[in-house]
Amino acid sequence: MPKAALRHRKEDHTRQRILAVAAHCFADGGYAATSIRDIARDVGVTVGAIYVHFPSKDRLLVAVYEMGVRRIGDAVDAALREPVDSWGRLEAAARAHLEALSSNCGFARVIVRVTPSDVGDVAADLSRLREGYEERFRTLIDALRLAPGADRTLLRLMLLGALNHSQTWFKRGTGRADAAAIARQFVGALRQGVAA
Amino acid sequence: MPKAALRHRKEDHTRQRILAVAAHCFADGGYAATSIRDIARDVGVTVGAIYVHFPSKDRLLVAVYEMGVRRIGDAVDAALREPVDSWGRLEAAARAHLEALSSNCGFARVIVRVTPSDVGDVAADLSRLREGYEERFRTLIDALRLAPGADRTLLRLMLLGALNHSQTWFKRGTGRADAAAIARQFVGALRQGVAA
DNA sequence: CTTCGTAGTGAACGAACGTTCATTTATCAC
DNA sequence: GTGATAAATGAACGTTCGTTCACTACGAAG
Repeated sequence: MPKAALRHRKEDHTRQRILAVAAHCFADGGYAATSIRDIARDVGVTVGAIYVHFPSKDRLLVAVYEMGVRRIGDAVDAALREPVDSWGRLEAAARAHLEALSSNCGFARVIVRVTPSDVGDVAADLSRLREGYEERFRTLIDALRLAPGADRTLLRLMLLGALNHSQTWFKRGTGRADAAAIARQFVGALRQGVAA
Repeated sequence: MPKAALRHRKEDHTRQRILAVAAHCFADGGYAATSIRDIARDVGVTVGAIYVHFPSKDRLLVAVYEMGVRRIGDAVDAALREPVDSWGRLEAAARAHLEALSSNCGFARVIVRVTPSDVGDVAADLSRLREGYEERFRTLIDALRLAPGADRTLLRLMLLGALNHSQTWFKRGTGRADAAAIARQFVGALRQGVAA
């Protein structure tokens, strides 16, 4: 192991802990309602330690956002490695998206909960990160064969809205259907409809 | 006109202005990021004037929420007076819901933007109000004839999620489809699917 | 052993927060 | 007019906010 890495192991550990706790707090309470002191208390350090690793609350949010889009993006990409047809791929992406949102870790939830407009200064960074992730769904939907008159953009916005809204009502493992079943219902409804 | 009403005309006017401005601020910036001073400044009064009409920020939010669910509920009820078939009624409700969300007034937007969990103390009041409104969609979906295996609860959550998410991307009168077209696409997709 | 760089501390800064209150202003009843 | 009632003011309260900084602790380099 390189000596420089050994030296900075503790630093990295604390930095990762701050990111994880911040993600959890921002996802649960929102950006404005979460204070730097809340995060420091949960991590088990003082407020000054936060500012050793991040220059401001804004930038901490951006760092959390970056990790969030990377994690949920990786999860979706992994789910897309199973080679299935285009509708199956969309369903697999929806399932991975739902599973990431319902995980205990807050990284993915932050992306849904915190709106870019919540921050003001770094809103553009957040929008760019979010769009970079959602681009995957644009590609997936472009690959579908649709009936004439169907709007692909509206279809993507509809599916993402439905998936993200699940954060409001979805409780992991509490009776109701799991992520795979929900993804199957949602994509199935969009594909063939639910009318008798 | 009764004398008591005449006496209190100005009071009511200020109270209504506070409610409207608070709705706008809460909908645009969220609950935590909006301060009493922000609202007072936009109304054109001092902070003390807010507390003449509302005992706390929590209760002001509840009052805004109540007016919000009443307005969007009335809009949906009005749209349902046109007697059409059950799918047409669902589409009419979706259209009215979208139109209310895209209006300049913030009353309807608050219901989507502010989560009951944002407040802590009066969260139960907010949940009750929101559910009272969304009950309409439960009834509408119960009236549909669905294919076997379709989950009505998931269908409602899917549609409401897609509709509410429109607040993120819908810009009134800026090129993209209007509320009626979006409602037609959304409900049409759920009914018959979009696959070729 | 000494030196150096940095993670982390703890106290403090000014500003903004929700809320209160004595006081002033305006309106209606008599 | 006079008194009563309530809207509205403006200043203040204690607290919490994001941020800063002089300082300590400690592992790596020479």
